[in-house]
Amino acid sequence: MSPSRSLTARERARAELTSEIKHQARAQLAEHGAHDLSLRAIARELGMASSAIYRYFPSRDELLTALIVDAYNDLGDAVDKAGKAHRKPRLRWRACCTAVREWALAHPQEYALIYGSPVPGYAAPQDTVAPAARVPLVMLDTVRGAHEDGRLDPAFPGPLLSPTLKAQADAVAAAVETDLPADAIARAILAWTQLFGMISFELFGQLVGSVDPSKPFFDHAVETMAEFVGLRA
Amino acid sequence: MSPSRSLTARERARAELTSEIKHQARAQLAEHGAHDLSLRAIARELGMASSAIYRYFPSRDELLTALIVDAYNDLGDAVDKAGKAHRKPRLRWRACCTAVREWALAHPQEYALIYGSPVPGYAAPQDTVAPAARVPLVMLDTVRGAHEDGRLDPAFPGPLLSPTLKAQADAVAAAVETDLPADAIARAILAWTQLFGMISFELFGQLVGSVDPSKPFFDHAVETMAEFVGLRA
DNA sequence: TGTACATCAGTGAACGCGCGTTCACTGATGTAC
DNA sequence: TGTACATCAGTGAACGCGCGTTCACTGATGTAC
Repeated sequence: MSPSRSLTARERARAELTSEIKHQARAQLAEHGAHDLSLRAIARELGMASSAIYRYFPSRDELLTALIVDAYNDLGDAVDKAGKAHRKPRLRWRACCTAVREWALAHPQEYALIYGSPVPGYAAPQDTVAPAARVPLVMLDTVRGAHEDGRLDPAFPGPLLSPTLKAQADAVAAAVETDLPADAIARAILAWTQLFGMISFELFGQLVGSVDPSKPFFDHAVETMAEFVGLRA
Repeated sequence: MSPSRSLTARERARAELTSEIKHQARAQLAEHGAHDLSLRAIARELGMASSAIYRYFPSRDELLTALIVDAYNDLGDAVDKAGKAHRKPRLRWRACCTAVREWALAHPQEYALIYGSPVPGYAAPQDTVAPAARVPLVMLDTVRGAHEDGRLDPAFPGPLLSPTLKAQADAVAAAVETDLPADAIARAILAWTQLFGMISFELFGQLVGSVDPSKPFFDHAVETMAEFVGLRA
């Protein structure tokens, strides 16, 4: 199994069909939601026996896990790309937040799969942890950039951190190897929950009848959170 | 059907069994989640024929709707009660936010039912709109109280509202018959999405590994949003 | 290069299960005279 | 107060459906000599 060896026909076929299965699964997801994801339906759509799926995924849960990991990574890629397009922290922040929302609107069921209510009876395995961390990491990294330029300047002092929260924020800082102060970490986490709260509310229909369409509110909130976090224009 | 007429035995039995069905349904919800809610399982648990449920709810969807309305109202009651216990805006705000979180932690599946990903194939009917609005109304009312006392004092100016957002905020103000300025409305909506974003993240497992346990962060965010909205201590 | 064997992909039938909903029915409760 | 009729609650069988997973199998692809 030397890494440079070219793939056999069998390996190529396998990779291709694996991704076709996932592709069909995503299509089903888009139409019926995660709970109704059916191996038989996927097989039917692919014109193969339902038992054949088991050559590729040992169970429905494993397929779900793969879809979850893919979704996190797809979103992560989109946000990475958006972030890399800008150097100035405020612009980067804006681009990242917008990228999250746009990805969510373009992939509502995949968004629901990863940020909606957990599928009951399904426990997300360890494999999802790292991909799930990608978006908050990019956001934190944006804040770190501003901090390193000495331009991090929160709009108002805000309450002191409790000892527990400070310890948690310090632990996060240590984990991502930055010297961001705990207060900045806490602000970033708050903005992170704000961002996804807003998007979930939009997607799940809670904003109908108040801020609907939601883009103006979204944009406003993104700017507000940027100021709050300290990314001045 | 004069309102003062006392109920017949039949009517009493009907009301009782209706609520027993919902009670059992909630128990099922707590164990398996909304999608796995099964009329047959409920009937089984109640020791009756599955077809008997149809004397009480014309379909599974109608039962789901009833549960959704009940959940919104149960949460609404909890938040109302918490809010009424305090006169000072900051304390009221804190009590309401905390009440939402505590209700959510105590009823995770009911929370997921109303704030999680929508059940696919199920369209929430009009009946859910008013109950769903109760929590944001209490939050807005708290802000209004502070404003009427002349004590509304946001921690920082924040970006100007775009014309569309201003119009939406004004429409909300008109709908709830208050003279709160559009800026205050927008801040309250932002805090509202923040509150539920945070709680959803906690419940759905996104905070594991960063701010976990989440209460210190939650409390901190509540105070921060209070300052942001303008409810100074 | 050719052959023998091992590995893997895909099949189709089967197991065992649960679901929502309908329907004709029995028997109990309520209502009008 | 008693009786005849209408209303309603609850039953149990049936319809028609889909699901995840297993298993023994055939036939194709890959590997070692």
